[in-house]
Amino acid sequence: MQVEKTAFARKGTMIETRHNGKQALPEPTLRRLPWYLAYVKMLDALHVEHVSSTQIAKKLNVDASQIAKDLSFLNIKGKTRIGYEVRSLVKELTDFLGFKHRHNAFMIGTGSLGSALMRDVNLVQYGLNIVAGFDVEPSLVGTKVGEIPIYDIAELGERQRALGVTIAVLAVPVEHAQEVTDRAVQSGIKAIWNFTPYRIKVPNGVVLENTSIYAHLAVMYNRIDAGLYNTQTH
Amino acid sequence: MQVEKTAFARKGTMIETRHNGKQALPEPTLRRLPWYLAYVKMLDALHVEHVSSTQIAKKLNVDASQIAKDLSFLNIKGKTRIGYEVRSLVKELTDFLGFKHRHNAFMIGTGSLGSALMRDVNLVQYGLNIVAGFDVEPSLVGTKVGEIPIYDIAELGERQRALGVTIAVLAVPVEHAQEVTDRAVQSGIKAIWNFTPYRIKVPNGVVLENTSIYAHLAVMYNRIDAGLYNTQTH
DNA sequence: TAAAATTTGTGATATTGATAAAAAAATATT
DNA sequence: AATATTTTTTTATCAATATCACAAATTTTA
Repeated sequence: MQVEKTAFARKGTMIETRHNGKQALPEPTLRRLPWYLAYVKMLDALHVEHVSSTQIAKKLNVDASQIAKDLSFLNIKGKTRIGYEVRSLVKELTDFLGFKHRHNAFMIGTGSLGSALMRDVNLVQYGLNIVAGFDVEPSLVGTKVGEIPIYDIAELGERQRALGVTIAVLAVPVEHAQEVTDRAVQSGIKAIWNFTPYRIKVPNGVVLENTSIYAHLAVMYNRIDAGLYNTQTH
Repeated sequence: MQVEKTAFARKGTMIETRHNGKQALPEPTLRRLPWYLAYVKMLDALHVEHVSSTQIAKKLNVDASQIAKDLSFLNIKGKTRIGYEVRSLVKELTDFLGFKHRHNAFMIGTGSLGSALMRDVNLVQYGLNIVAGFDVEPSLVGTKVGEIPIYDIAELGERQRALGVTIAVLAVPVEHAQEVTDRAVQSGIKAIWNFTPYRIKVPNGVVLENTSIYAHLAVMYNRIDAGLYNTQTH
């Protein structure tokens, strides 16, 4: 008899279980999950009930077995000759990706990009709720972006304590990225979503996610120049 | 005597030269270059003249030999015991990454995220110049975001022909991503910067760069939940 | 002048993830 | 009930890239 086996164990080793019980899954897999979610959400809206990995594969340009593998990490099983149940796929993915939760966050740097992101209502749909902005510029402090108030960055610590926010979105000029980060961490921030092109350093225990959209621009320019097409990765 | 040897030829094979003469360099390398640029720009502003790969490594959390390797792809040579010349590093990187060029672009979808990006003045600093926006929403057509006019999406083709713009930034709702893409391609667009979480398909000959910021959110949530820290990749 | 220290440049190795192919399971059809 | 078909699941192979270790070069210092 076989003990419940972890799907797709590599090289004979079990995939390790992290200390909170969640499986450690490859980052490329994690990055693909939102694509699947976006697609099956669409199907759900069209009242489609089942979808196979081969169907998804055809639409999204991802290998079918890759999709099956990815989903098996979440213990999502499909039925032979039927495929996956769209409804539960939406639910499980949304759940796993953390999009149904509400994560409160601070926006640090409310200039061009920062205020732009504060105006993006989609973020809240994906679980990110920006509750306050911070800046050094006196002309901005005291104003609002939409409904969101902007405070002086000197108040970061006390606002953190008052609101219990642990996520910060960083959109300051490159030259201040590191110092502002240090201050944020000192103020109790536990996760930083970095939109600057600068590679900030954070102490152990703080989550850092870099999203430098300008780097993506560089990749695009390079492909255009090179006459390289369709070599999409991300 | 040795013939001029390409740096870091792998497995004995020369790195192939692309038809425009540029070297084919690994995508991870290309993605790291903007980090180096951001850092050395800062140094340049501080009038630092030389910087070694070990110094950069310490600041950016990237392996020193990785940096040396990356830079050698661009034929940037350092001096032993001195390092690289900051000034020329800035110049060469900016040049190579295409940031000094002006690339005109259309914004398709001027809702929350789209208009947000149109307001981001940094984009032009990185070579992207959004000259017009397009939307289906009648209340938006005819208005402006900053200085940039918004047209009806039906005009996409004629505007393309009139302005010769070949890059489109896509920020429409997921469910319209594919149809809008098809229309854009048909209108003569040659490169698409996709901000939707949907994995659109483009015909061969069209460059596609996906930047789904929401996917990054998912990665961040996952790390927070898992108690995994500092496993930054991008 | 010579040795030491530091840094670049380069090759080898190991790891990781994608791809392709094969097997197994479950359902529908005859 | 048996067979065929579709789909998931598994295994094996391959390619890409990061990591590690070392050699060559050059400046600094004794």
